[in-house]
Amino acid sequence: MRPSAKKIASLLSQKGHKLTAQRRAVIDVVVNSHEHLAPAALYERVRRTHPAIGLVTVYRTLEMLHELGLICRVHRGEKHGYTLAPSGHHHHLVCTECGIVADFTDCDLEVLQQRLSQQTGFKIEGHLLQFLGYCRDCQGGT
Amino acid sequence: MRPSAKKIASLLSQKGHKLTAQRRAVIDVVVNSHEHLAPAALYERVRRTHPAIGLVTVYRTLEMLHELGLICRVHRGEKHGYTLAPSGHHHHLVCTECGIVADFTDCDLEVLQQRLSQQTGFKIEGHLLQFLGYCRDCQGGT
DNA sequence: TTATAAATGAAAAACATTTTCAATTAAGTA
DNA sequence: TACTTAATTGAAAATGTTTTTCATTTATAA
Repeated sequence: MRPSAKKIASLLSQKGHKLTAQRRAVIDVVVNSHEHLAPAALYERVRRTHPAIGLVTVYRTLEMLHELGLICRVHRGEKHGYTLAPSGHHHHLVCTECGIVADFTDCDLEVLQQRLSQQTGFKIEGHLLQFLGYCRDCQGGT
Repeated sequence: MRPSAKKIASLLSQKGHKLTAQRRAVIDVVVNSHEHLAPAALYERVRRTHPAIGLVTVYRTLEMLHELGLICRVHRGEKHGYTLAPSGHHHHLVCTECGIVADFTDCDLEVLQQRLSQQTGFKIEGHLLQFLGYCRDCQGGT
């Protein structure tokens, strides 16, 4: 389930962070974007409604949201960006054309993980899973 | 199967690239490292045997090896690096402590991929899968 | 209100990566 | 073996991204 801007704001508050106009603006952009956005791209969007904001603040806000698990990092070739995190364990399906992100939750990697753990002796703590492709709208032309 | 330095060198040759001492040195380091290495770290190692090499050359060589599919990129938190690519489809199990990489080939994601494709309308072209944890040697200490 | 710690933005610093360009060199050819 | 030439190299500069610093501003609790 995608959290709302209100929900995220109240979580920040609960954790003892101040609710500034800049943070609200960053949260709004993240919530209203279905693509994942690099800090610089997000900054440009936030500036439309909040021209005085600094890029530094965008970085700091993203870092904070990331630490709280409210946004997550998406990989797209050598580039990466952030997107809203739905609650709970999930993964992403990313359109390499437009950057839109679809979430899914059931990855069923436990069996594989257990076997790898036995075979290699690794103590596995987590995994990174992401599918890349073209969304419905980007399949047609160049 | 991990390719040898000789194999990689001959592949470069076949593709019309020149076999310079610098490229051989970079290839040697990659082949002899079981961890994944960031360009800067790789540069430091190459300099031990080849002090005059430039960082730029390391970047260029890595880019070339990556394009030819001979090395691949590994993610470790916000950092990343390169490691030798075994032949064929494979994935990595990465130790977040020492950076060592174990390969595995059977990911069995076809079923999941097919279902996601149907549910979302995405045309899926590939996936990114990686496990993170602690290798046998790094499980004990701090 | 007021006090105060947290947050902000500009500028500088720190890194990582790419581009430019003149000099060097691998590898094919005579 | 000696040439020729296009590919390659390394230094420096340029570019881009992220972090740090610090004086000023501001959200929030008393």
